[in-house]
Amino acid sequence: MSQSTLLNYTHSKPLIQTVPYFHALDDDALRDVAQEMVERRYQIGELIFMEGEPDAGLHLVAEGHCKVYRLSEGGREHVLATLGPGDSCNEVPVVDGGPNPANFAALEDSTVWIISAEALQRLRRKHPALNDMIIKNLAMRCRQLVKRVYNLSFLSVTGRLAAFLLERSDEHSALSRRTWTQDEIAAHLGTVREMVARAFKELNAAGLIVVDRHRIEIVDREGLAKLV
Amino acid sequence: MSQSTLLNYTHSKPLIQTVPYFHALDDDALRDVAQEMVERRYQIGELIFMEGEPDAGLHLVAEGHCKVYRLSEGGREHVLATLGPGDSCNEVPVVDGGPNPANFAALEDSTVWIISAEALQRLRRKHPALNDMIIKNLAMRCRQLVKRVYNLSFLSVTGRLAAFLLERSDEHSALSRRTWTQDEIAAHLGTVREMVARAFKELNAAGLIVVDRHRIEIVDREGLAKLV
DNA sequence: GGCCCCATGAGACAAAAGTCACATACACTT
DNA sequence: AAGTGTATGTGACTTTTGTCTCATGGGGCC
Repeated sequence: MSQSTLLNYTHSKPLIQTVPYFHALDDDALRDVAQEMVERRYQIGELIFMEGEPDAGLHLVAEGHCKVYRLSEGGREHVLATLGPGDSCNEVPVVDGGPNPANFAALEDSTVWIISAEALQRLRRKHPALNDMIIKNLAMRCRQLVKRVYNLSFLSVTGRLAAFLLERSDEHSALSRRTWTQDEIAAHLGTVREMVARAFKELNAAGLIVVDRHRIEIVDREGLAKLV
Repeated sequence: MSQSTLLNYTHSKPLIQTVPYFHALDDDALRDVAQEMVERRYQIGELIFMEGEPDAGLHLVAEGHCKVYRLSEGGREHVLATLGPGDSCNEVPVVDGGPNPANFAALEDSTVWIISAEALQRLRRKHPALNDMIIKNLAMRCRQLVKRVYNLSFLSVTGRLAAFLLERSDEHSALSRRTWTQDEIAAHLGTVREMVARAFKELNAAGLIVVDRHRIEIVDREGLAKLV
């Protein structure tokens, strides 16, 4: 288990104000928030909290990357989101008191800030601007989820891969972040590795992408967009 | 197009306070909300608003039933939710300013109350209790959507039908609300009518349900639960 | 260089889902 | 009572997805 350290203001403030999540907060609010935050470090692969367990608090990724995911009976994994610095998760149980809706684990050695539901409750009362942030964030998550339902229900694996590639590529170019394995992509698309391999082959054969030794280059954005 | 009528306080108050959505509001807030609500009536089958269009405002179903749904290229329909009296939808664009995430249409002749984003913005500032309601509602929607992603990605059609039946049946008994056609159920499960027919046959053969002339009786709740 | 691990490519097969076609049953109208 | 339109039951077939298995290949480590 990771040890927890209470942050003091001077520690966290420089970092905290870089988080888009807290952009709308004034210094006063920022200081109060920082005082309620607990910092924890997790090693690569480590489980941060589990679905079904009582509310683990609001989590903010400070460093590293983590994944939000669910597991099937058969042990298959569906990754709902990959979070990087500045991204948050688990606001749902924090505001409705229910259990965590998904698992959360570190993909790399990561630093995470945690605010308990009770602390957030207090902070919200004192700084109503926090309400807006929570609302914005929940709305964003809803949009993501609606899109995912659409993809799962209407698109083939190839179509979902096309959407995946378009989403995480800056104009014309290759994939950002570290390289993704086909297994990881499969977990994002709700399928298995072999299907991802076939879908890559298909997009390649159709001339929409070029796979140059593990570097994926998008050749035809419009063509990909037609598949989603 | 339906005509719109501005509600006055005496009209809407008796109705408005029955809506769970507004339970936490005091009389003062309730009156303000009522004054911003516009009532519209829609006929069976009528489209209320469309996905992709600019924010249509917060919608509250007062009478009748409506569906929130998306359509595929091929014209297949996926129903995200069926709403009855007291249920709300479209808070996402209202709070983030984006387009409507889905279509909304009347399943029966229905009465709907609408609050524009601007009005809600004003109301939220004046009555912070509204923030809590919006947050609770968005959180609930997130949970529903996460569950749906899980079902789509991990469960067979039979499993999804089992989950569907369990969700909308009170203890031991038959389906509530009006009767569902297999087409409607298919649209909820993200599949086609024929698959629903086969899934019913399978659950029937397994002794988990009994289909008695369009009335579906759940015989073995635990058995169904094992499929989800 | 040689070795090993892990990611990928790929074929054969099985299972699930979707499509098409048509028969049947039922509810409501006339 | 007959007729019509819609909902349902069902079989044959295609397509898509998933499983299993093994070959290939590159990167890092000794």
